[in-house]
Amino acid sequence: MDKKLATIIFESLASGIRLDIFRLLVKTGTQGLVAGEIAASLQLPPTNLSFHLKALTQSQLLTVEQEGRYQRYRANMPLMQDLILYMTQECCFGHPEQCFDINSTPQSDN
Amino acid sequence: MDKKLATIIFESLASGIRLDIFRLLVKTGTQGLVAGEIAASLQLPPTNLSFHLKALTQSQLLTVEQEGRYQRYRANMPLMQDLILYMTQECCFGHPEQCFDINSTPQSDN
DNA sequence: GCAACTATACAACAATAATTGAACTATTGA
DNA sequence: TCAATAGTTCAATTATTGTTGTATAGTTGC
Repeated sequence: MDKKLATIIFESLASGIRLDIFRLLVKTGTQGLVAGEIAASLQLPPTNLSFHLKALTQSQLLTVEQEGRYQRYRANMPLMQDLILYMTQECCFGHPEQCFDINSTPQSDN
Repeated sequence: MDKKLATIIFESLASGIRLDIFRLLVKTGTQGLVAGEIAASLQLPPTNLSFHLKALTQSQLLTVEQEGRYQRYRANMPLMQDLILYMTQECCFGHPEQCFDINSTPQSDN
C-alpha cells in the first residue's frame, strides 16, 4: 500500500453511494451480488450504478466476475485490510514514539 | 463513528494534497505545525492551503489553535483511530462469521 | 498609530465528478 | 434466428470541487 493507491481508495469511498455499495457487498461476503441486485437494493438507475461500480473496481475495492449475462461483484476484503494496516502505520498506533519524535527520518513514498 | 462522518473523513483524505497535509501533521505529533510551515513544506499557495485546511478541520481530522498571529494545526489521532475501528468493524475483521452470513441482520445507520 | 506579517474570506474561473437517456454488446431461452 | 434481458459505453448536461488573485481581519513590534 502506497500513498497513490491509498488516495485512490479514499476517493472510492468518498461517496455515500460507493460506500453503500461497498458495505452492501461486505455483508454478502463471498457470495457477492450481481449488478441488478445492487441496483434494486440501493434503488439506483443502472447507468449510475455502472459508473460507481467501475470506480470501485478500478480502485480494486471490488472484484467482478462474469456469470452468463450477469456481472457478479464482491468486496475485496484483503485490500481493505491492507488499507487499514496502512492507516494504522501512518498514524503510528502501536508505535507512538515515532509519531511524536519530530527528529525521526520518515520514509518518502510520494 | 457513523456512515455520515466516515464519508466526510474519506472525502477529506481523498485528495493527495490533503493526505500530504495530514501525514505531515501526523509526523509532527503533538507539536503540530502552523499554517505557514505547512505551506512551506508542501509548497502550496496560502489560499489553496487554507482551502484544504478548512476541509480537514471541518471533518475534524485536524484541530486548530490560535497562537498569536499564527494558526497551529494538529492531526486528530483519536478520530483516525475511530475511523480505523469503524472500517475494521464494517469489514468484520476479527468477526468474519458476520461477514459471510448473509442472513445476519445488520444494523442500519444510513 | 501604523507598517509588516499571518492567515482566511471572497469571487472568478478551471477542472473534475456525478447523473441521465439513448445506443450498444453480450447472453439467454424459446 | 430473434426477442428479451443484463449491463456497459457514450455523449450531453449538471453539480461539485479545486485553484488563483485580490481584499480583508487579526496580531505583532516599533
